[in-house]
Amino acid sequence: MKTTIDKVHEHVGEEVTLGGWLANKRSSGKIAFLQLRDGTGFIQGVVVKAEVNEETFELAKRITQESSLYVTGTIVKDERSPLGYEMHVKKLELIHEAVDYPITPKNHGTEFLMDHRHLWLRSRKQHALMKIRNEVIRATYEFFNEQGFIKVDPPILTGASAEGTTELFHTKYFDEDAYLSQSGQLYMEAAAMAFGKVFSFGPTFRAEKSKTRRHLIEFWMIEPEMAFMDHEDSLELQEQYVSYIVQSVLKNCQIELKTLDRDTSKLENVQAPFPRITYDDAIKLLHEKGFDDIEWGEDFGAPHETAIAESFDKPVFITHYPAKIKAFYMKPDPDRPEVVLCADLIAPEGYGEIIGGSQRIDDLELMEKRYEEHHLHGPAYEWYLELRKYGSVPHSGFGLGLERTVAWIAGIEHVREAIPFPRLLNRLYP
RNA sequence: UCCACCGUAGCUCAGUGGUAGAGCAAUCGGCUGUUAACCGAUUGGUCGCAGGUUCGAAUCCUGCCGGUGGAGCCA
Repeated sequence: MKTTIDKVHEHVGEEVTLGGWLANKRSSGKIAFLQLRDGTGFIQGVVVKAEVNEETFELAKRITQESSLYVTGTIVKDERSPLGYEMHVKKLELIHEAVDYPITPKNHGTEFLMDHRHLWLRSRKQHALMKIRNEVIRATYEFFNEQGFIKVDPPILTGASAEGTTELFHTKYFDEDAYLSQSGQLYMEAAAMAFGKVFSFGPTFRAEKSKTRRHLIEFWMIEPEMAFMDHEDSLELQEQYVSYIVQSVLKNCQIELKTLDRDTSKLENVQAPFPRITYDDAIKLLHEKGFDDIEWGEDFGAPHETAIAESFDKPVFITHYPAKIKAFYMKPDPDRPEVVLCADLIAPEGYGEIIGGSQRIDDLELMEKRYEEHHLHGPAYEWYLELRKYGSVPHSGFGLGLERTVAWIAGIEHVREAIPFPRLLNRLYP
C-alpha cells in the first residue's frame, strides 16, 4: 500500500511503500540508516542485513544522496526518532541514481546555496520554511474569508506608480510605457467601493538597489482594503489578523518550528491587542534612549525601528506620522492636520516593518490638492480621483509583507529564505 | 549610489614574502542504533582576473570583476 510520510502514524505495524529521495545515510557492516524524504516530511528507514536479501542490503550501502527510490517496509513507533516513527525496510527499488549531488551534509556559504536554490529547497530547513510560508498563506485566506472579505486581484502591469517614490521596473506595453506593480492599493480602493471588504495577495516589484536582510526585489504582499472602516477599525483588524496567522503557525507547524529551533514562547505571546505608540511619543522614546540623530519630521531608519520594537514584547503600532513623510493618499488627522491617520506595524526581534496602513483621503477637493502638490497628472491617475467623485466613503487599508512576516515567525536571519526563488540585487538565477 | 569585509580543492576554511594545506564530499576498505555517524587509505589546485614591486608573490601595491553585511528606500 502506498502512503506518504505525513500519514505514517495511521499505518503503525503495517507494511507500506513510500516514494521518496535519499536525504542522507549512515551505514555500518550489518545495518544501514536511510534518511528519507518525500516532500511531506522526513523519516528514517532502517535496513538490517540479517532481515533483507543480499541485493537489498548492497543497494542500501551503495545508494547515493538524493537518488529517488521506492521503499517498502513496516512502520514502527520509535522514541529515538524526531518524528516518533521509523520504517523497518524490507525492499528498496531504485528509480534514479543521483550522481555527485552538490549540497553535501556540511556547512555551505550563501552564494553557493543560492546558486543551487532549486536543490536547496529539498533540505530540511528550507522545507520547514516553505511549509510555514504555506501556513501563513492558508491562514490568510481562511481569516479574510471568515471576516467576509473577497479576494480581488489587481493588475501587475500598470501605467503609473502608487506612491511616486520608489523605483519601478519599466517595461513596454506595446507602444506605451508600463511598469510592474509596486502595490495594488489604488486598485484595491476601487474594489472596496464595489465589494465592501476586499483583499489581494500577489507579487510586487521594487527596482530599489536595496541590499539588506529585509529586502527583496520581488516580494509578495497581502493588501486588504475596507469601505466604511476608519483608522481605529483597521488597527483592530490588523492585530486580529497578525495574531491569527501566528497562532495558526503555532498550531499547525510544530515540527517545522522545532526544525528551525524557533523559540516559540515569543510567538505564543502574540495575541491582540498590540501596543500602540504615536510618532510623537516614539521620537521622545528614541531621545530618551540616546538617539540624538533624529528630529520630529524625519522618518525612522532601521536602527530606530529596532530600538522602538525592543521596548515591547509584541508587535507595536507606530501611529500618526507627519503627513510630509507619508504617501499622498493618507487622510490627515482632523484634530491635527500635520499628521495622518496611519500606522506601521513593527515586528519584534528586529524584523522591522511588516505592515504599513492608513485611512485614505475620501474628500475630492483634498485629493485634488494632493495631486497638485505631488505633480500627479495624466490619464493614469484620473480613475482614482473618480472614486472620490461617485459615492465616496470613509475607508482604510493596509499591506502586509509576506516574506518579512514569515522570516519573523520562523526566526530566520534573512528574508531571502522565506521565498522559494528570491529575486535579489544581482540574482535572477535560478 | 555610498561604507565595511571577503574571494585558496566540488564545499567550508587555514596559510600574511621562501616546496599548496586541513576537514567534509567523492572512490576503496572496516564497523549492528547511527543523528553533519565513526575509523583507515586514495583522488582532488589557472590561490577571482590583469598589471606592478621583488632573487622569489596565495601573501605587498594598483585597477577591474564577483560576493557578503550594512546605509538610504521600503513591506
